[in-house]
Amino acid sequence: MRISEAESVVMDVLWRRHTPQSAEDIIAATAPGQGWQESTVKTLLSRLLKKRAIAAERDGRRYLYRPLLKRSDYVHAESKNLLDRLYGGRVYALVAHFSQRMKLT
Amino acid sequence: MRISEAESVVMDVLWRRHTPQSAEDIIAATAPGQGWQESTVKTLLSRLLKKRAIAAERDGRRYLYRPLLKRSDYVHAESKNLLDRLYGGRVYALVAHFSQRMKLT
DNA sequence: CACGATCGATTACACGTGTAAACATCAGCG
DNA sequence: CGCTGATGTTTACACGTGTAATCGATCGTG
Repeated sequence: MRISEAESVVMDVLWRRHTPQSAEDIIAATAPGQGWQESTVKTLLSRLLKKRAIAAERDGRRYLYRPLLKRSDYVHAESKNLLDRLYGGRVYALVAHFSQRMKLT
Repeated sequence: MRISEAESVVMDVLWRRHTPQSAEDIIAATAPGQGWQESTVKTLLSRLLKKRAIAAERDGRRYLYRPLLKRSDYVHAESKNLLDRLYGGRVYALVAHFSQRMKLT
């Protein structure tokens, strides 16, 4: 199941804070920085739920969300995809690329 | 201008062969491997044209296509994007990730 | 107990993408 | 000179994504 870029911003909050977060928490942590409305975050949460990337457990009136997908798995999948597509799967090719491009930094 | 994954398959042909290629060439080089119809490649070519990622010059009845976007620029943009999003821009973090995951290989 | 605030669920909509068929044009063959 | 085949252009359509408003249920307050 693929996680979109906007969704991954939400995932990041869940990954960083290791305790289950309420929608309110997540909105507070993302919306201002991203220039999102609350509704936007709510949509992302339900899409992530549908994708089973996160789980929600009732906490009284609200839900607390926690990640099901592990960050390291996500990172690996994304990285490997890029590595394969652009560098023929060779890590050193990627490293070489960056060491070239970074010379001027 | 963003290049989609399918589009990048077409770009790859143009990048690999350094001489301008006809649509027929490009179709032959991509369609079978990707399981695409000819129409699909044609669509991708026109989208790439619209995005100005490639240029076409008449060659009698047909067109010959060549890349405008440089592969190294594309690769860099993609890589940097991933690096920033997933590794806080730190190359060594990426390398560390892979050296971990690759241990079993 | 009715009412408003709160929170999640439903609906909305435009745009990019993957995938492809239909259409138009034009050159060469019969 | 009309037809056919090649080639590019237009149109099509479903699905994911970004972005958000509206609806519906429910709880606490007056």
